Amino acid sequence: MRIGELAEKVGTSTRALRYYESQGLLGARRSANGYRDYDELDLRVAREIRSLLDIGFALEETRPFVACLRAGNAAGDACPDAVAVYRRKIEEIDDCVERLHAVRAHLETQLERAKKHKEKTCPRLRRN
Amino acid sequence: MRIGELAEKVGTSTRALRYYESQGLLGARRSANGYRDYDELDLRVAREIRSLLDIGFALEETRPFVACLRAGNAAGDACPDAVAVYRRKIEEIDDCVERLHAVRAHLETQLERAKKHKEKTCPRLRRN
DNA sequence: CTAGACCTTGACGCCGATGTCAACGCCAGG
DNA sequence: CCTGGCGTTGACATCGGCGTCAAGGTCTAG
Repeated sequence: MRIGELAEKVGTSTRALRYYESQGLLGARRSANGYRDYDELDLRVAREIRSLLDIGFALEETRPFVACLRAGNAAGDACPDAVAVYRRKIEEIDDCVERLHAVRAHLETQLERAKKHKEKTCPRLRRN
Repeated sequence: MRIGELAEKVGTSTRALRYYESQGLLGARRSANGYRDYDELDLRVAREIRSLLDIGFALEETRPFVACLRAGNAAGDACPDAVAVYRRKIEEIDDCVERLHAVRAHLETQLERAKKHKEKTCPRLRRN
């Protein structure tokens, strides 16, 4: 299938697909006329990339998943490298949530203060 | 005081301070030689900006706080506009945390799956 | 006088994942 | 043949918050 069709099936733009290719994530055979020609595996790869990106992964982080699919596995997360990325991501999320909670708590505090001293008092925050 | 001193006191760079000025957040009187000359209020404003940025606010979002200080208030969050930003931010944080939790849960699921079917099975995610 | 530490404005670089436009080739239908 | 809808590569634009370099002016100490 050609790039337009793939884009539609995957739910993204042709520009994005070409970008993935430029980053070495999506290979492409060429038809006689020079058009990119994708097969079912490419479709699965593209979908894997999109779903990971949608979740919040960086393009780079999808690489192990792509490699895993290309290696013949039925799922992109069937390989240890990919699983490792899952774990890293979970840690990142935990850290992020922790910081957000801290900030949230801080903001609540500020809200309280702002209410009480309806006009004055000069606090000061900080983090990071 | 001059920009270098202010930067040091606030804990940021002169570049950043000039940037805030370019965005209309930090006014500046000029000495005879053309150097920027800051007073105590500017110091407080700059600190307010920095602390909000450190917490995760966008520069634009600090505007109400700056205006509040400039209006003569002892605290940047003494005005309703600023407080509103606090509230918005808290909501944003809640949304963010919620999504992160969802993703986290999803990732845990994938991890389980990946363990069980040590090699095959093709799932598919999605969000956003 | 000169070095050097400060200041000035202006402008380009960065990061990530595309959007968008340009200028062109390929191919099918009327 | 021509139009229009696909494809191609290339390259610049976007967003935020600066970093960093360039090319100069200012002021102070030695």
